[in-house]
Amino acid sequence: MREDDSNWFSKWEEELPPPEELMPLSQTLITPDLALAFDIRTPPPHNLPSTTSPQCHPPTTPPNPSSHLAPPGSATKPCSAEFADSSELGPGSGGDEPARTLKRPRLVWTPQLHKRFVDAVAHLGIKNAVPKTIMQLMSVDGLTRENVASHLQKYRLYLKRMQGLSVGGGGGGGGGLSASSDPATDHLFASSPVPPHFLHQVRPSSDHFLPFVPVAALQHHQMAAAAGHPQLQPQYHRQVGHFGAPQNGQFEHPFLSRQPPPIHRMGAPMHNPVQPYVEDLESDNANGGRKVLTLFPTGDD
DNA sequence: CACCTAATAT
DNA sequence: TATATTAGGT
Repeated sequence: MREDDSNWFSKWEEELPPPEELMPLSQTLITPDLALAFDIRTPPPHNLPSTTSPQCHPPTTPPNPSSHLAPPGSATKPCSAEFADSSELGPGSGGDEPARTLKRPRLVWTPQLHKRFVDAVAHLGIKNAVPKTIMQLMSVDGLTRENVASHLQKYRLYLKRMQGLSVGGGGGGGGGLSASSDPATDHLFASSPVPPHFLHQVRPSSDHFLPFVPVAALQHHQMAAAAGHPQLQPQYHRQVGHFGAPQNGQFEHPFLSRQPPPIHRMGAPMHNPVQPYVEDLESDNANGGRKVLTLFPTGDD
């Protein structure tokens, strides 16, 4: 038994940027309607689809924006939706159009963002790792269920592929381990450590070799303050920022902010402070003028 | 309705 | 290319 191999979650991003770090975001590039339009996502009313399994309490994500991390008298300005002026406006139109049918920019899955994704899936377990739950656990502002679903689909294919050539069977084998390379997917997915349980394959026939038990199996309910501040409901705001050109120097997070408080409730005795990520909007990418949405993590790993 | 897989569109 | 979107089934 090696206790060293299961430290894939050695430590989550644990860098609580002090309130001072929160920069006054300025969505000067984002029009008010646009910003509001982006917020259309299902507010997690702290309810989890526990299907029919009484498995304690699933990862409830108590939308508790009023984190104690934000002292009231602090100069911290929680990304308030402040609109400067709408210099830019939507497609053709006329100004304040119900941003209902507006399309969001493509989401860019950065390694960090993907890591969060993997961590969420790992901690949820394969069973509960469904788009909605993953999305809620990730607590990434701006992430939609479809974003996760789409990515999850690819990720599953990637896992399947890995198992395909990893599980050799016995004896001998060996051989080719550079066959399935989809440079496209590999590059991203390989950047993140894949939890061991993901690469397990069920062997109905012989082989009663019990794999490792996922740590996510143990869960004890730890309800956070449910009756906190009723006034604070969902997290209806997206922090968007725009940074010009990340020259060849280094990436400096122009805007860092966090939203929901960390949700602890993992099976492991260790604390896994889930850190919410922030998103960043990048315009004018090196693409043909494509606008993409980039989610920035609150730390580096 | 949410999910999954495959195929397709951008 | 990497995501988004759609279709069709569970």
